[in-house]
Amino acid sequence: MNANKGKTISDKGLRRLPKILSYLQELQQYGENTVTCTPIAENIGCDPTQARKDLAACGAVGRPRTGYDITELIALIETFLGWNNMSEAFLAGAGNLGSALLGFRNFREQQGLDIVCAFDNDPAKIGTEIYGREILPISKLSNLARRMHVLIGIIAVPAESAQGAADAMVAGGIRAIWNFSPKTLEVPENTFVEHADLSVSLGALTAKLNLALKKEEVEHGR
Amino acid sequence: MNANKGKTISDKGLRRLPKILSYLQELQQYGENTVTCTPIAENIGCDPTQARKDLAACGAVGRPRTGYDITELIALIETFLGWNNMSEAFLAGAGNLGSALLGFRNFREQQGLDIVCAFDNDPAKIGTEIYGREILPISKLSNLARRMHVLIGIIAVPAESAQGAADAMVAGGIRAIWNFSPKTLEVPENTFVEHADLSVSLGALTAKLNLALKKEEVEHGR
DNA sequence: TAGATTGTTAATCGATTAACAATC
DNA sequence: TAGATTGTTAATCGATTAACAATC
Repeated sequence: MNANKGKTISDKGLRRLPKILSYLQELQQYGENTVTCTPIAENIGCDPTQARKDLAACGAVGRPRTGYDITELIALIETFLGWNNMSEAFLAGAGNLGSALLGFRNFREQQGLDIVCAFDNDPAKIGTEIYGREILPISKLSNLARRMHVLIGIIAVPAESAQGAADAMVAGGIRAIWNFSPKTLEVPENTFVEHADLSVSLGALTAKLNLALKKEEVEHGR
Repeated sequence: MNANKGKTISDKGLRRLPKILSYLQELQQYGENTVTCTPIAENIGCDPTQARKDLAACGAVGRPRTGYDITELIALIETFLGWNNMSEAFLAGAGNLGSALLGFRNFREQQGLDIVCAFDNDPAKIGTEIYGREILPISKLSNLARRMHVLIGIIAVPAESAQGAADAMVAGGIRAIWNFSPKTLEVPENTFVEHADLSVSLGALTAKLNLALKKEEVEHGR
């Protein structure tokens, strides 16, 4: 019944799957039907064995000499990620980033994520519409989430409001929070938080550049 | 001369630093002067020894019983991340996300990142202004980057244009690319790429939620 | 002085990679 | 059949955690 009994995947492995998926979709557009682990691994930058294990965790079964069926693989990964059936999500914070998130049609089409309501505390924003969604006061978030059985919340408010927004989401029964604020959130054990703070990602990049430039400065001249 | 000779830090450690920094700034706002590793580790969700090593990599020196001086720590981390002096960056792609990035004042103030030019291929956008920056054609990116000695590039174009934008950046001498497209980029060895594709982050979240919901379904009756 | 916390070395743990038999 | 690639077990590697002496 369960195709991938016993197979596990690490958090890092989980993050390879969307990249693999993106590559598979590209291959499919070029008319390819099957793929082996080597080109996948090359494209996403990992070891072929690694890719094979990630695919196995999704329940994929390949054939020696031939590899994997691309269409099947895409379906398996999408199912594993929960992207093949639509999930409704609430958004807290309708600033720059929040508005941009509301504007993405991709989330609906690719990841099956439908941002159905947006919330903000700014009276100037409440009642206005952004990309067709009316902005509601955050005080209404909990009740609405519970009534609509929404399980995914997106936090795009400033640091000082982030924990409050998270509390409202948890109170409303939301179980997964995509956190774009720099604040580390405190949530109950059964709630997942993905900290997508852009400054974390930028910091990793600028630190590497910074270290490399300093090293080069020392090597060449001076 | 070099305070942290011999100390190294992993990529994961690098990503803890911005979170630690954010926590330290919060503490500073509350008027705290010193901090030990335990509350830092608790806040960002790691082991205290881990936090201590991360701080050591930045050149921090603490005092037994007292901990670390917060102001000093903030300065050290900012220096390590390269956030204490302004860096100029180019942006490719002025769509939803690109526009939002242009609108953040935070990048300038907090991370010292100044997006000085934005580029796009859409004739309807070229020549218009977004948050005070004129949109230029991508064909001009390379030459301008070289002339202005810009080292950081941000890619917020669709997947199919991402590699082209990266090539233009590399040709212009850009050494660090913050890639928001789903495409895995091919760049020379001396160029850093930070793949900040939102779908990777979302996938990790939805997969966990998905697995947990399935597990609960099995456990509690059905 | 006593005790908490740093700094660092050693032990553990988990993820990545290598090896290899199974198989199409 | 021969050979490439899967699937899986074993070895390696690196990061995390534990232990403990140094010190303020």
